[in-house]
Amino acid sequence: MGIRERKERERDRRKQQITVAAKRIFLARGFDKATMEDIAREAELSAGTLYLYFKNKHELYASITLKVLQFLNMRLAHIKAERADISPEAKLEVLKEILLDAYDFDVMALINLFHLQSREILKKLSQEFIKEIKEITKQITDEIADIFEEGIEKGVFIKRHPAAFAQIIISTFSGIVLWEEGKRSGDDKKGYVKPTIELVFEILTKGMLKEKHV
Amino acid sequence: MGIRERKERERDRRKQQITVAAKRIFLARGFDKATMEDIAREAELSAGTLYLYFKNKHELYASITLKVLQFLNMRLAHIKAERADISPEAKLEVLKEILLDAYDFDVMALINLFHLQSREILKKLSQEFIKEIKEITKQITDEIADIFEEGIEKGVFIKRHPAAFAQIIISTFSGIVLWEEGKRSGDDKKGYVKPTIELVFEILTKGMLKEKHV
Amino acid sequence: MGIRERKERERDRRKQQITVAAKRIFLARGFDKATMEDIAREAELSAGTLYLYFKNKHELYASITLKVLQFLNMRLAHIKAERADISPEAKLEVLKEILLDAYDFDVMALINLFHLQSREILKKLSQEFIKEIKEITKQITDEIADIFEEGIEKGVFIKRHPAAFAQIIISTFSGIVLWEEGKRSGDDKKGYVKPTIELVFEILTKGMLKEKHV
Amino acid sequence: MGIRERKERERDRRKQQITVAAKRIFLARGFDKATMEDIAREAELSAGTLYLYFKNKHELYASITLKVLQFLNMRLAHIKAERADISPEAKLEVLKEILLDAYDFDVMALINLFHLQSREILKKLSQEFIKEIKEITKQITDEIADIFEEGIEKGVFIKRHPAAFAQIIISTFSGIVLWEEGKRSGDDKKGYVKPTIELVFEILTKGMLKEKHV
DNA sequence: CATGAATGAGCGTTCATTCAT
DNA sequence: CATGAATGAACGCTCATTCAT
Repeated sequence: MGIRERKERERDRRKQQITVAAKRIFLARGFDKATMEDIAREAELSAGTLYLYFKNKHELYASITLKVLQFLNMRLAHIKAERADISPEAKLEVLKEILLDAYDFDVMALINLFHLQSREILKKLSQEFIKEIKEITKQITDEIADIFEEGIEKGVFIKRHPAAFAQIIISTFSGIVLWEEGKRSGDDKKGYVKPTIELVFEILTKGMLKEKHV
Repeated sequence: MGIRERKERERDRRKQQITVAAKRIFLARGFDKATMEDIAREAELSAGTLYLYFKNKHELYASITLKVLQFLNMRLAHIKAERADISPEAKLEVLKEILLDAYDFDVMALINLFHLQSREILKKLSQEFIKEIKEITKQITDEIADIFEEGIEKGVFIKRHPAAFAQIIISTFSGIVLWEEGKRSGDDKKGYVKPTIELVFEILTKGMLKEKHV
Repeated sequence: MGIRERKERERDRRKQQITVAAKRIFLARGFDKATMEDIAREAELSAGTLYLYFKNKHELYASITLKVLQFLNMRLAHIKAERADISPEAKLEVLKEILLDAYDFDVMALINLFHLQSREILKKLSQEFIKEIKEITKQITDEIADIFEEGIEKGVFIKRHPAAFAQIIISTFSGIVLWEEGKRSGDDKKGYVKPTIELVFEILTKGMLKEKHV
Repeated sequence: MGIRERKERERDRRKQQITVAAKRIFLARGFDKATMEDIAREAELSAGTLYLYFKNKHELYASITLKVLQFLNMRLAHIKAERADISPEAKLEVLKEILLDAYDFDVMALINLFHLQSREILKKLSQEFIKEIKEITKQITDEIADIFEEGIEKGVFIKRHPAAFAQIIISTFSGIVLWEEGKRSGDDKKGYVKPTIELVFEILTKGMLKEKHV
């Protein structure tokens, strides 16, 4: 391994360390109330150091969200590639699992997928970042929409705009997570979210099926 | 009209004027990024003047949310009182209408029903305010849960915890509104939200019904 | 009584009403923390009205102090005129009584005789006011100094600069009042100040007497 | 010298620099009129920097006063420990010297020993601070009272409450300092205060002695 | 004359960001 | 590369003062 690579890897480890700390702090306090000092302390670094790895607070924040988006995108691409043959209903079941995995993977980022849409925040990000986020968001929603498109074509789901179905899945999921996070605090959160999500998916799936499939 | 009444009315008009401006600014920028200066400018007043009508930024914000809560509560109480005889499915339809009306009435406040749960924000509000908000929130969720309880008892809806249904309705609705508001900007928003909400309710209702009712 | 006089008298009553309220508020909160609104409320008037009678907050404050100074001056002039014949020691006794009366008359003003010396505050007062305050302050200290001068001449008091004696009396008195006001609160104040003042005067008088007079 | 020690020392120097500037500004303008900006400018720093060293304006102010209290306490403890054998009169003489030293050490803080009693100000200080100030204040007054108690027991001073004597010493001293500071400005102050204090102590001492000791 | 709504200047405080070491 | 001291811009809020009614 060349010196250059080792440096690169070292740098990634540091970014990781910061990211992990930032997630905890952002989740606990929200974007505005989380200070760079807080995050630095959590990462056992100094505030100034954060700026060696991230352009500014917004970019640190966005990079975290980007990770979940990449995670989601990767998993969805995987269904398409490896499990193209399973039924649309089964795909929906897998989608639920993926979202719950994403929830375990990074609650905060999921919650704040919304915020990232805000023009105010986007303005402070570098161009590449914005482009990347937009692209990956599009891929994800397309991927989900594809599931429904297939289901509609096969006569399994009721005939509606596939993009609308995708949107409902995403925003419903986010809504419940956000609501639960707002209500509860501490460690008992996850226990409550999962059953609710299970219920919602059960209901949504049933509601989306054509009569004869119910 | 006595001089006292006129004064009172004049004062209400000012509060209204500030409220309207605040809603616009809070919606556009979010609570933290909206400055009192911004709001004052929008209301064509000076920042100091806002404090003649609202104790502080948080109370201004909360008062806006309180209005929607009151609106929702009033409408829901109305169903119970005047339309107790209609079927649970029909009540769900009415609930949808009420939520869409609330959405027209005040988008921002709906979006931020979440935030108001946060202890941080509640701490800065006056005691009466907190009490009123908590009470009214409880009434609303209870009212919605009642619809489902009745539906379950009558064997119309599948047997799940009524409170969970209520939660799903509220958080799903909020999730979609929040998501849409985040994505779009300006005036074309409402056109998109309504059809999506219609669709969600259609799906949710169907998914909640017992087999024989579908 | 002409209309003009009646108006004049009416005006004086209003000033009196404001002065009384202001004294209470200034005493309770101190100059900076007392707001014009507070004073107005206490006087059962509106804040704006205060400005019809006093140029600004500082002048209202100064006018109160001036009253005590006038009171002190009047009483001291009285000793000189009517009781020129009593011994210097007796005059000291009378001086003590006068100061205690002034204390009853207006605690706050006495406490703040100091503040009025501050160039910062003087800058905000009108010229006439400043002149009047300076003159009357000089008269008072001269009057007190005279008592000691006489005492020294008659061989009753030890031979020191009469002005220094005067200064000691005034600042000692103020020091004790200020200290006590700082320490206690509410209504039990006066009970403590008087015995302490009595003791101080007893000690000071004894300490000032020439050996053979002790 | 380790790097840690150097840092610590550097930090202390900065605090010192701020303290010195703050003393000047507080003395010139009083607590309320002195702005953090003023103090920062005097210390050739930015306002924000002050908050790296002191929690807030009140704590900066209190820390200054605390220093004098500690100085006084230390010196008084010294008399008790090392010079327990000298006569009460001699102790009074030493007390005078100590107070004059404290005056040289920090005029402003002495003047404002009063303010620190105010509940309003105390409320804004951290708990440890309050406790420390209260304790040290108590120690000082007790120490002074002890001198008088001894003097009374030995039949040197007239029989009065020792605490009252202590109070008189402290408030008289403060009264004179405050009065003089109010009257004069700039650099000629100290020249006037000292002779007056000398005189007051001379008079007080004589006035406190029992007949036969005079 | 009296009001009180409105102003606007000013203050204490926070915190993202920079930069000398 | 890492630090953390320092900055300075910004914000919420208060209140003396003004002025139209």
